[in-house]
Amino acid sequence: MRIGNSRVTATEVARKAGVSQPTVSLVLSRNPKARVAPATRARVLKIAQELGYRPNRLAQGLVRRRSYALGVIVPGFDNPVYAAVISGAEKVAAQAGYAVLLCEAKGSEVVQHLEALRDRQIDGVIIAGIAASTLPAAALDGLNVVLVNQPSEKFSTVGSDSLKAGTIAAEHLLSLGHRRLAFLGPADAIPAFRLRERGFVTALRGSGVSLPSEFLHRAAATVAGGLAGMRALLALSERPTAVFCANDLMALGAHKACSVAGVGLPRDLSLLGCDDIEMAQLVTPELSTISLPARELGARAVRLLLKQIDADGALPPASQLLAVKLVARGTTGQHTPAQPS
Amino acid sequence: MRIGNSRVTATEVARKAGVSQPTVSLVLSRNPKARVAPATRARVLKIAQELGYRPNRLAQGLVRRRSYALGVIVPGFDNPVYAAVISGAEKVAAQAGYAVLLCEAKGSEVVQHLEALRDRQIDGVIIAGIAASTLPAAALDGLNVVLVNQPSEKFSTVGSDSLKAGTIAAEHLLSLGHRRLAFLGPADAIPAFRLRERGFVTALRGSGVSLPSEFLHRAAATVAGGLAGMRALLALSERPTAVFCANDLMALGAHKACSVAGVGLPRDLSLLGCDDIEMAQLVTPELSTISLPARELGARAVRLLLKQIDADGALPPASQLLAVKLVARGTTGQHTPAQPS
DNA sequence: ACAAAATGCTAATACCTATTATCACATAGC
DNA sequence: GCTATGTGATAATAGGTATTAGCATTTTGT
Repeated sequence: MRIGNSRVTATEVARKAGVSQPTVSLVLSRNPKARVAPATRARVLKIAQELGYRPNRLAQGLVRRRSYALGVIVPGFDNPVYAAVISGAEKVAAQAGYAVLLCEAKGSEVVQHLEALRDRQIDGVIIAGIAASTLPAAALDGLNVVLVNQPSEKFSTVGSDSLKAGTIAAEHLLSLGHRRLAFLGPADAIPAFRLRERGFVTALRGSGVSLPSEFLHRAAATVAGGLAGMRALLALSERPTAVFCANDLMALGAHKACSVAGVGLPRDLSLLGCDDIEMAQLVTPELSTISLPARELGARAVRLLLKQIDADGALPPASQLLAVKLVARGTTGQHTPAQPS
Repeated sequence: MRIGNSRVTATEVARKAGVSQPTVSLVLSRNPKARVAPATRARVLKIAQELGYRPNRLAQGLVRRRSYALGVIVPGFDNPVYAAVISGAEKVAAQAGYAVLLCEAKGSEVVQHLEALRDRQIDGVIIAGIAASTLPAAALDGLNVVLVNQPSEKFSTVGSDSLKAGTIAAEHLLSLGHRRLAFLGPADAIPAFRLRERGFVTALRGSGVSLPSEFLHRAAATVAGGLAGMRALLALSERPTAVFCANDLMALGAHKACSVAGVGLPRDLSLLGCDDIEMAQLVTPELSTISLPARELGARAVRLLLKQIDADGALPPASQLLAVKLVARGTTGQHTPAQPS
């Protein structure tokens, strides 16, 4: 029973049910310490049902000092990993009656978006792909925050084991006999990527393999960046025999660069990505990569955030680290020293 | 000057400035017919600035009967096209001070999400990838709505010219000499896809080329669906020489199926997609497709929606149709009748 | 039958801002 | 000096809900 945007209010329900507005509120809020006669309750519920009454969440938020809304901030949707995180987050949030306010922001825009979210009395915020350490402390002050895929002392985090991913990458390539390994990483200091890099480099060192500076190439964390990066690596007088990319987008760009340059994967070069996005299986040969549960990250981030909200921010920061796993497909293979032809 | 989540209110600003709360509101709302002495205005602005006062948007929304928030509903994030639409929408919305409430929903979930958005006093909603005609009329009643990529008499729409896309596809493939053409489309009645199909089929008929029923294959509008669909087409005793897919995801799946089956693109088969997602350029050979301005669709949808909101829903439904264009890459080529070997 | 306790509802109020009507005061007009 | 006009602020209120305190009524205990 709705005309245009105007909605039935609790007062109207009250009038038709012959009770007062607070009674309607008491009936519907199911407050255990509120005593309402069963007959009254039934009558109110019936009328509310008939009129299609639904509480105005703005009014509710105002008095409860809760908006039942979460902010989700990501640097961009071009990366399917963020799309998956958002998807997982939205699903859990919706089930819990929370709305997701989506923000796409990089650099200093993030601060403005956070302020805008505050204006909306947001209950908490999930930040993925943006280093919290680059934000002014005040920007997150007093906010319920869960960071995705970046370690933090100050905030709760949900992440995949990026360090381990780097280690796994190194071990995989080393075990295939490669000794001339390169890393293709982003220019920005995105925490997850830096950890993958560190894990990779550390594992190499541990095996006595050095990573010369020309084998550590930085570019944008995109397909284009991977393409340019691989092109640069291929231009070296002494090419690497294996390349680990900070993420799958870069790896796919690199894959393309190889294809264009006529470099055979994995015969001439082994290529390894990280993320396991759907597209990894579409190129030929299929991209070897390290899989991480992106949707699950989003889902868990929301669950953790809701827990914090319910505890009124009185909880110490918690952290969850999910396992990653190697998915060896077609772009990594045994290193076969060039035969003198 | 914020402690935890508690914020400075207009009343506090008023007290420190020695005025009443309404005065603060008048100063900040910049209402032209409100007369405030310059000195008072300056003082209030200064104090507000010092205290970092920002209006509570829930309270604002309650009294203004506006939430300054838009809903965006898409069937999933797995399709980069929706990601682009959302991205464009979010950007324009944010610039206008509107928040984007994101919902991922299919089928009957959509109705529930719409109700939840109403509870939040949403000012308008953008729906992409979901046929409005499948929704109960009441679900959208009295709501400001802009549909993306589906024609409608009742609601405003912003779309790419899907019918034309189908036509272009047919013309391109016909001009390459193909006469045995197939269409790979989704099982669901997603409007844009159906139009592409209709444009394609109509153009074929117009050229006197028939499309036998086994050349019209339906599957899920995903990579997996495209893969399965192409596999089925390849299993036919008489294969098509060219296949047009309803979207790029299906086309990429089909591409993969060809690669697996050893079918050479475009030598043995021409393959054409639609959308021009980034990944189209990553496979080898690169996917020929029909490009559409997905980000722009999202951006325009929001602009149109904001216009409607400002007009208080008193505007007749408007429609915008953006041009699409063929991007011939590597998967479409001249049909060369098989040589007797 | 009367005090005590429990029950069932409402009055009052808060949440925070926007807006209309109104009031006090100053200025102008003659 | 008195009315008419304008100015600049505030009082009152709305917007829709939640919540506490309190009131009226019934039930219980003896």
